[in-house]
Amino acid sequence: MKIATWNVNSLQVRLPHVLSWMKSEQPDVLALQETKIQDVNFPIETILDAGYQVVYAGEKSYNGVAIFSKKQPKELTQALPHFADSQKRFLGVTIQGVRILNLYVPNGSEVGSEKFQYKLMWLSQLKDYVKQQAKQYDQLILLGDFNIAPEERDVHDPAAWEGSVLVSEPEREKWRELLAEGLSDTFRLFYDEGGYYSWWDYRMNAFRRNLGLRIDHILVSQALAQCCRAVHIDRLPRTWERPSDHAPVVAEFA
DNA sequence: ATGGCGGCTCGCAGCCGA
Repeated sequence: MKIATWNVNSLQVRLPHVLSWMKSEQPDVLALQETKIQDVNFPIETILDAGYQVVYAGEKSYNGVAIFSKKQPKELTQALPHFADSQKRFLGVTIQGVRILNLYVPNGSEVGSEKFQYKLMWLSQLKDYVKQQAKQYDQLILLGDFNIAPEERDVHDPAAWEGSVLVSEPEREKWRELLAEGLSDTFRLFYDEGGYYSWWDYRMNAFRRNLGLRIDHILVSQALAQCCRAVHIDRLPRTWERPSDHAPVVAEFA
């Protein structure tokens, strides 16, 4: 099974990239974030024509998540339970017995801000849900835009970023709490060194200079970690014309 | 590295993201 996550920063704009990428990479599951498209406008037919099933939860202008899959998704969950949240940032499905949680974690704006508190609260609610899901599903995947660079090696310039949103200690603590539920960061099963990023600022030629952050992740339960065969960040779509600022992250399982 | 980009909107400027 090949499963991928990609923050597309507007599905409307990035649809040609997504279709082209799916055609060449043939993922079994593709989780998208920041679709920025209302459900009534979702390009269902185009995705079905590409050979994929589709589920989505969108809103106007901001946020929005979707999952494309070759097999039928079941047990659709369109929001974190017990958490009144008007923002569309969560989508859960079960595909062939694998529980898949697609996440667009809040950005947090600035450390200490109201949005930052919302981010921490959101991550707490996620942890509670993951604790429950891990009991129910042996094969569990969390993937998406976590908006957290977990360690210094995930940041191009740790000194410049120190203490700021995406790298701050409260956020990293939430990350570690999630992993403590029995999850592995699949990327780190295969790579120890720094210099690998999934997001680069549009400004300052950041991509060309590889000034980025690794903030898009695929976490899996132990049963899946054992059969994870490869992970990679696909930088190619970031070189295309009018790209998303994020690259797809891909994990393959035996 | 405090914005210089690029998405969005009852748009022509301001908000938001990372």
